[in-house]
Amino acid sequence: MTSQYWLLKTEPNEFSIDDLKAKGSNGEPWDGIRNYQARNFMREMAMGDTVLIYHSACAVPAIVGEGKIIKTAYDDHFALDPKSKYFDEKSSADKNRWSLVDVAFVEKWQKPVPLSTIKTVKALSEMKLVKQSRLSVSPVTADEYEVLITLK
DNA sequence: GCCAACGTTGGC
DNA sequence: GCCAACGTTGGC
Repeated sequence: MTSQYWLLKTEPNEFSIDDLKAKGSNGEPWDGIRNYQARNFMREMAMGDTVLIYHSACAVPAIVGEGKIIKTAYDDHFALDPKSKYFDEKSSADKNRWSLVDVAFVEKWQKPVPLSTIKTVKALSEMKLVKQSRLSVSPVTADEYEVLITLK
């Protein structure tokens, strides 16, 4: 199967694309996903899939660059750690509700593509980012990806 | 900081 | 299984 495309939201105050870059080839576990739809998309991700990194809850919400999947879905150990802010009392070692994938930095776009621009492009009007604004992990079609990289 | 959208929880 | 109450996300 050919590589797929996804969009991952992150708040730059918490973890920005520069933070991802600083992690280098080891990448970073994409933690804190506590939404079933988002989790299910993470479980579909394959090695080498491209992820678009999106900065949300900031001055200019925008797609700011690209990463890739370097480890497919595995149990989210943060859900089992009472000291973690992502602790989930309803998860246990043999019944963990949540998953993580590891993401590594690929490229920071020279020009971010703001949500305000995306909203004006007809070919991007069906993006989950636009239609389901609160979803933090979502699929991007190959066609949408091709359009997006012309805007960067 | 406001508020719309919407996912989750829990009583019944 | 319905639905009200509540909490969170995230654009503006």
